[in-house]
Amino acid sequence: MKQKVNIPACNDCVSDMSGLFRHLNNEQLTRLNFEKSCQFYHRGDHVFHENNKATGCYCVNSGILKLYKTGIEGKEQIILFAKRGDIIGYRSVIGAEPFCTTARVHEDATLCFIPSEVLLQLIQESHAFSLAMLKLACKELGEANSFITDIAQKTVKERLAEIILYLRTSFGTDNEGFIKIVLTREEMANIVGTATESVIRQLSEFKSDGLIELKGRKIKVLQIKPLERYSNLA
Amino acid sequence: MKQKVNIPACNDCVSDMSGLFRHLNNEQLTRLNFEKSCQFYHRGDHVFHENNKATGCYCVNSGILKLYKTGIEGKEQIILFAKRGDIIGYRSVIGAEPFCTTARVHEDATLCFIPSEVLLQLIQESHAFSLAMLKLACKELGEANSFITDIAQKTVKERLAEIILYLRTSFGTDNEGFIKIVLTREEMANIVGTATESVIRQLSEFKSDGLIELKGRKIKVLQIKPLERYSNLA
DNA sequence: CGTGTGATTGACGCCTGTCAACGTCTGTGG
DNA sequence: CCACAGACGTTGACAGGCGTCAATCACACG
Repeated sequence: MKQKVNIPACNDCVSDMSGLFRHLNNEQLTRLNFEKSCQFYHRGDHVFHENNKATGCYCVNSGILKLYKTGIEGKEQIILFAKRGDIIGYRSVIGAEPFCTTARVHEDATLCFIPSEVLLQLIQESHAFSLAMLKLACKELGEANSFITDIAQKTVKERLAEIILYLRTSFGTDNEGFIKIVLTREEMANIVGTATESVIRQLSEFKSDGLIELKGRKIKVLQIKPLERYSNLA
Repeated sequence: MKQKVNIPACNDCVSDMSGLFRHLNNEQLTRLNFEKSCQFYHRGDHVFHENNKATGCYCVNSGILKLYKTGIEGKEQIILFAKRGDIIGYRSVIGAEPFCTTARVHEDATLCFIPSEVLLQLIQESHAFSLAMLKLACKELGEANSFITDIAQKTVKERLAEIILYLRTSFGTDNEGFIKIVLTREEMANIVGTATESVIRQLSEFKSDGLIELKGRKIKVLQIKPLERYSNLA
């Protein structure tokens, strides 16, 4: 499943990542590069499981990860998709708790594993780094609170419109205009917090209204404005 | 509305607060005590508004605050109730963003205001303090993620049962066994993310099942187990 | 070409939100 | 001390959104 790989650009990658690591000095960067380990993961691989001990955090060098919590009767609630530059699992490491989400590979990925001790030591040593982590956590917290309001107050249609636009800006579009992340209907339902069938019906409504185009699992947004109207107010 | 008050115990209070400030040294504590300002607020007072500039954060010395986001058509989504020892607004200060929630006084409160510069400087200076903030943010982030899963997957009944138990452990009970926070039905609805009438109906169902006792707005839990069963799995 | 996973579609009905009417309590002003 | 306004609680009626179940289709893979 997993295999060690050489990642030539690892040094660059690290300094690249979400700006987090550019707060480290050369010595620290060198140490980080030495201590971390990079692995290639295939789609479907588990990176970590909720309730397992958090032995470290992961940086996404390439590919996409899916983070979700397991809810009622095993139904996944997707918390986020992590892509190049994102760091995941740090929350549990810092809180010294077991992972509260499960991470699986959504698109073949290269990940760097940073052991807890290493991350914690860097936080200890580097003020700038720890401040950057703090900002990151605060940002995510704000987003989580917004999402709570959304999911509590909006209808499925509104949330779905919102998620489509979010995925579009977050992952971009290919040269044909399709959003560059491919999800099953069930996965979309598990983001929005609804049933698979509801997503399907809603998608085909958007389609017949000419707002989106569907090609298998790929989605192309044809009219942004109406979707924005749905997602914001209505 | 607001009035300056002397808070004799302010020094103690600070060192008390959620353990956050015990990471400061004496000089820093003295400075904090000098820079901060304490005020008394009456029920209903606004502490800050969402979208306003975050000029500082607040520590709750006594009383209860209500933090909420304004959603569709002005409907409040309550994010949390803050009580003695809690610190609020820090997220926006650290992220250098406007407040993303509104804070109002739910029970007459004494609050200490810490200006942004002061908070940020303490974070700069004290590693231990900034680490404690980081841990706090991570903890809240984990809770937010859990709540997302709940609200997305659970029914109103399940969520209400959960909230009742949460309020009970969070605010304790008086000598008659009633939960020591008094909420209107509408406020409960705005936590759970449902309509006022649904809360009322659900509460009376719990009541007729002998799980809770109602006395005006006060709630007493009679049988914990069944409520736990509702909230956890069912 | 069988098997399996995911996508669709339709039927059905419960959960919830909405609307409206009415009861209850409290604070205010006359 | 009473009357009244206003906020909140409660209840019933009703409809629509959404979840569930089941059958069928589409497509990829061994």
